[in-house]
Amino acid sequence: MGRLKQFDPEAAVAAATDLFWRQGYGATTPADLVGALGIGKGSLYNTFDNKRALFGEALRHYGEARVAALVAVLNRPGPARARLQAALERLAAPETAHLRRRGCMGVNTVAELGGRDEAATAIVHSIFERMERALQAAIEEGQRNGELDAGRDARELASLLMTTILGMTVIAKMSDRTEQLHRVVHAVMSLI
Amino acid sequence: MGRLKQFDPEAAVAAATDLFWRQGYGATTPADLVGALGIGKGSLYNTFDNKRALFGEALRHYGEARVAALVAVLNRPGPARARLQAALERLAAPETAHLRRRGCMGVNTVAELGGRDEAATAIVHSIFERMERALQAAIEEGQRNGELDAGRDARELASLLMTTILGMTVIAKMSDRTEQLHRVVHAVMSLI
DNA sequence: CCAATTTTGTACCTTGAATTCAAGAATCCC
DNA sequence: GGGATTCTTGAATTCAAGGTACAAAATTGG
Repeated sequence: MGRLKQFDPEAAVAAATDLFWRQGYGATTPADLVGALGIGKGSLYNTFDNKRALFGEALRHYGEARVAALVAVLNRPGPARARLQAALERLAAPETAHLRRRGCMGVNTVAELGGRDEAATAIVHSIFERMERALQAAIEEGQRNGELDAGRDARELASLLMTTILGMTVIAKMSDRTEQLHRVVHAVMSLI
Repeated sequence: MGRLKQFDPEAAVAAATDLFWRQGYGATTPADLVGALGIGKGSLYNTFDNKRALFGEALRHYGEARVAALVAVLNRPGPARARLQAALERLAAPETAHLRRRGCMGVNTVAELGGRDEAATAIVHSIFERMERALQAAIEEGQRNGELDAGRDARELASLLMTTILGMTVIAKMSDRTEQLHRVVHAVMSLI
């Protein structure tokens, strides 16, 4: 059967995600990865075909975690409006402060690879789509129980919230201006 | 006095902007630049100190053009609300279709260099700030003449619109879904 | 026209990125 | 335990990025 792996591939993907998220695809070198994953180059290329393939797994890994986190917030008990607000507010919360300057790995990927790597773009697209659907579900729930104006198009509102979230991650990555983020959240929440 | 330059440095910066905008900083090589600017390496490094310096000029060039374009739309005659809508709608308009998949060079730069190149980040920051101020001015105008609810915080609304614009450029770069962009515009314009 | 000065393109250099490979080590099966 | 197999390690390889040096050519003031 041969020698068995001396490391956990899933943990390696998680570590790679961390690096790619912070540095982007192009700026992350195999040497960086070897250092962060704590394995040799041979193991790296033996387990993951190449840098691009590992990046794909990292991006997927990132997406699952982020979508799950958003869904978790949106599924908490309480009024739908508060849950939507919490989903936005999370982007400006103190507990995510250390992540803020990384921006969103999906946005980063689209910005860096958009138009040149359709596969990566497609992964990000599906991440954003799932997030938007989760937002829409919460909005529709709020409309059903009268918290939100049922006359509005839930899909439209979900698109707006998703767009707002994306814009907020850009602002967050640019400089840690928490107040500005809160201002955006307040603006949109007082409108819907 | 010696020989004078055989090319127009401003035109060269414009060409470099085009390249950097499409490919990003890291993915653009000196060879690419030499090809696009139509000059030799000697002239390139003689006129612009290095790749990073040229990128800085390109980013500035981009910012001036974009801010001016936004201000131009916002200063057109007619009701303030229509002008704000036009500013957003422009991002989904047919005449900007060929630019859409490039995304916003500011967003691209923040995504790629944010946290690693404070100077570049600062330039982008100032671009976005000027845009947001222009939006705020138009909003305040709309509030003064009764088109927009004067009870709302204009600064907050401007932040929201700016954030929406940033998010829209991300969506646009990901895939040319014009309808989704229109949906976002409609959503935000029907709320304010 | 001459000298000074600058441009220009090519050739060259250095560094590091991305990947491959050879040799050794661990594992299982018989 | 021997052999087949798969993993690990780190050195070797390849290639291009980013920039420098240089010599030839061109332009201007005097």
